[in-house]
Amino acid sequence: MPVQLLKIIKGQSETPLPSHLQEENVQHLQEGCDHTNKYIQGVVTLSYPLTKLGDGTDFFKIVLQDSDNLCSQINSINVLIYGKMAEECAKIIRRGETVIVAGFKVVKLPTVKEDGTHGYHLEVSEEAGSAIYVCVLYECLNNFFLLCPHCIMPFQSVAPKYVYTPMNHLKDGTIVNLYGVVKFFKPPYVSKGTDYCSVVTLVDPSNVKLTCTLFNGNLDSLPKIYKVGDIVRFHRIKIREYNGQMQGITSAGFASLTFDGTVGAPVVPRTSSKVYTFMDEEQKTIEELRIWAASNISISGPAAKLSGVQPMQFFDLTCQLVGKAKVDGSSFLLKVWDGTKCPYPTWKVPVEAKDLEGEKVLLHQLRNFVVDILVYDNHVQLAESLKIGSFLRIYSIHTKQASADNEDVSHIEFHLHGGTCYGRGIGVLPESNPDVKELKAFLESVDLADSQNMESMCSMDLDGTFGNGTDLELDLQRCQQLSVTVLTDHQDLSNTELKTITNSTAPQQYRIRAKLRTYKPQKLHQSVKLHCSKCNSLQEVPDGDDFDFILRGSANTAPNPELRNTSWYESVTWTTQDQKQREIAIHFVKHDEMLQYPEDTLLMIEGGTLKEIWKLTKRFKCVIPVRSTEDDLELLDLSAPFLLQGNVKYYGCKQCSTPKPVKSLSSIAAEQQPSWEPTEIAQVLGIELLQYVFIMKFTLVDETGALNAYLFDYEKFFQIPASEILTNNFLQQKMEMTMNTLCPPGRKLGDLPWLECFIKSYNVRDATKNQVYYQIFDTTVAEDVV
DNA sequence: TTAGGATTGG
Repeated sequence: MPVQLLKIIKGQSETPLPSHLQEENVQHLQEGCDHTNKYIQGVVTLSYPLTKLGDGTDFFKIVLQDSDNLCSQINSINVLIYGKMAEECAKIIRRGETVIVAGFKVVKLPTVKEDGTHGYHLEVSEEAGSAIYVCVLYECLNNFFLLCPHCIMPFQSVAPKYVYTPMNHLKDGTIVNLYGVVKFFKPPYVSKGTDYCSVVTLVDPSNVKLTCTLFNGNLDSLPKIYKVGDIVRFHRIKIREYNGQMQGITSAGFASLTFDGTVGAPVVPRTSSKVYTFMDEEQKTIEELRIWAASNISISGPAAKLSGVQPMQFFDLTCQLVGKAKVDGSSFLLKVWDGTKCPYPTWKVPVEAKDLEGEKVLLHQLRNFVVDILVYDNHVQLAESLKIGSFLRIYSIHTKQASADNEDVSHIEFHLHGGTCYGRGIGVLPESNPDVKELKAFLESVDLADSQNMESMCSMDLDGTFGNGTDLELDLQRCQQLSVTVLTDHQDLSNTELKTITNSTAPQQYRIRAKLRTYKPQKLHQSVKLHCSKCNSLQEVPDGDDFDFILRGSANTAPNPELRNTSWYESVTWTTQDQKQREIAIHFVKHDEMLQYPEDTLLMIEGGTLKEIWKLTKRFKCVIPVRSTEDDLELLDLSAPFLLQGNVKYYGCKQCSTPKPVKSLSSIAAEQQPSWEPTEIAQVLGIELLQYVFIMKFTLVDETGALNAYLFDYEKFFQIPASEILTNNFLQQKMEMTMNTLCPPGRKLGDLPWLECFIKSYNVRDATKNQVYYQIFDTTVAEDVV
C-alpha cells in the first residue's frame, strides 16, 4: 500500500512508521546515495494538477517545505510522483498538509534556483518501492475516511505536528500555520463579492504585524473574534506580499480557533468545526501569548455603557436587541439596551408601527433604557438577519449631537455609518460569552417595577396628566419630581424658595429644592484644591514637576554615612551606575527591633528620583523623602509631599507647620501596632496636614430665583475622596458621570433634575462692602446616581 | 471575486 493516511489524534499517530525508516534532512540530500530506507517530512506548499506524461504514465508534482528548518535558505524541494501513486496522491494530498516521503530517488537539477527551492528533486513511484504517508489530522479525518477507509494505517513513533511560523519568518507564496494576538479586526461583513469578509491584524512576540483578509461564504467559518486581545490560531493561511508587506489571505482548507486573551480565563477554543486538534502544548502556547499580550497589547477600548456615552464619540456597545425596523433602502433601525440609562435625551427614529419587530410590551417597559441605533448601507443586510433577544456587540457607533427644528433641546443620535473603517460593524455574541453572561445578570437585576412605581407616583402628583402625556413627557416629569441628591440630616426642615433666601440676612440655614443650571469649574480636575484647616487657606495641588525639581536639588546632598542603621531604622545604600553616580539611601523603619512586611513598612529615602519613589509606594506602605543634615535626617521643602501613601501625596501647610526632626517618628514605630496614619505621622513631624477638597460653584435655580452656592467637599457629597481623584481614572469617570446626571448638558431648564440641598448663608466683609455667600452642607449625591 | 485597517452622511 504505497500511499497511506496516518491518523493523527492529539498530535500522536496511532502506529509507528516502519522501523527501518530513518529521517533525512532536506539540506543534507546527496545524489547517488541509497535512500531506500530514508524519509523526509514536510508541509505541502504547492501541488500541481495531475497530468499524463507522453507515455501515458500519471504524473503529480508537489512542493514540500521542511517544517523543521523554516529559516534555512533552502527548505523546499520538489517531489515528482509517477504512476498509480501519482493518481492516489492527487486525490488526497492538499496544500498545508504534512507528508512523509520514503524510499525516494534524489535527482540533481542542472541549475540551482534562488527561490528557496532545492537544487535537487525527489522522484517516487510504487515501482521504485517508495511510500508516501499523508498525516491526516483528526479534524479532516471524517472526509478522508469516507474517501479511502482501507488506507488508514495506524502508527506511532513519528509525531507529525503542525508547525507554527513566527510572523517575522513569513515568506511570500507560502501556506503556513500561525498563532497571533488580535490587534485590530473588522467583524465579518457582507463583501461586494459572494462571501463574508473579515479583516484581522495580528501580532506575535516577534513584534511583527500581519493583516489577514479572510473570506468565506459561511459566516460561521470566519474566526469568532469579539475583542482586541483575543488570540487566534490559523491553519493553512496563505502568505502573499502586497504593497511591500506580507499579507495573509484565506486559502483552501483555512481553519481557525479563537481564544479569550484574558490571562487566567479558561482556554476554550471558539470554532465552527466540531472536531479539531488541541493539545496541552497548544494550551501552553495560548497561556504564554496571553501573558505576552498583557504587557504588549493595549486593549483599552472606548466607553462601553450607555450611561457613559458622550456626544461626538465612537464607541463599542455590548447590548441586547429588543426591537428592529426597516427604515428605508439604505438604513435599518436597531433598538437595544444594556441596562443603563443614557444621561442625555436620545433620538427616537420614527418608524411605521407595522415595520417594528419586537415585543411591544417589553419595548414599552424598557422605553427609558432603549436607544435607537440607525445602521446604514453594508450593515443593513446583517442587521435585518439579527434575531430579537440576541446579544450584540456593535463596533464604532457614532454619537452625534443634534436638535430637530421643533425641539429646543438637543439630543444624541446613534449611527452606525456605512463602511468598515475602524472595525465598524455588528457582531453577534453567544450566550456563553463572559461579557454576555455579565450583561444578562445585570439586565435581570434592573428593577423595571421601580421605575413604574415612580410613574404611578408621578401620575398622582400630576393629577391625571398620565393619561395624556407621551412617553417623553412622562420621562421628563419623572426626572423633575425625583431629587438626584439626598439630605443626610435635618429632614424635618421645610423647603425655602431661593428668592426668600436671597432677600434674607445671613447667617442662616435652609433646605432648598432647586436645579443645577451650571457649575464651575467645568474641568473637574480643576476643582481639587488643598485646604489648611488651621489657617483656612486654599492652594493648588503642586504638579509632579515641582516635586521632581525639589528631589533633584536634594540629591546633590549625599546621604550622611553617620545616619545609617540606628536603633529604629535599618539602612541600605548604593550608588547608581550612570554618569551622575547618584547616591541613594533607604532607611526602613523597624517595629519591635524587627523589619515588618513591606506592606506594613514605612521607609525614608534620600537621593531618589520621582520614578523610584513612585515605584517604592507600590510596594511599601509609606514613603517619606528626606535628606541628611549633620546630625539628623530632615524633611524636604514643604512644596514637596512630606509623605506618599499608595497613590496619594500628602502635603503640609508651609505657614502652619513647624517641622520636627524625623526621629520623632520612632515614637510611632514603638507603638504596639503602628498604623502609620497620615494624620498621626503629620502630627509627630510637626506638620499641619493639608486636606484635598473639591471646591465648586453651583448656580442653583428654582421658580423664584437663582443663587450661587459653594460646594466644599472632602468626600461626602460625591462619595469620592478628593485625595484620590487626581490619580484615579475610574473615579474621574464616576465624577464626570455624576455631574452629567446632576446637570445634563444640552437640556433646557425644565428638563433638569431636582436637587434637594442644605445651604447655609454667611457674611464676608472687606473694607468696602459686606457680601453674603452660600455653602452646601449635609447633602450627598443619591445612591442610584453614583 | 470580495479587500488590502485608518471614522464623523443619512
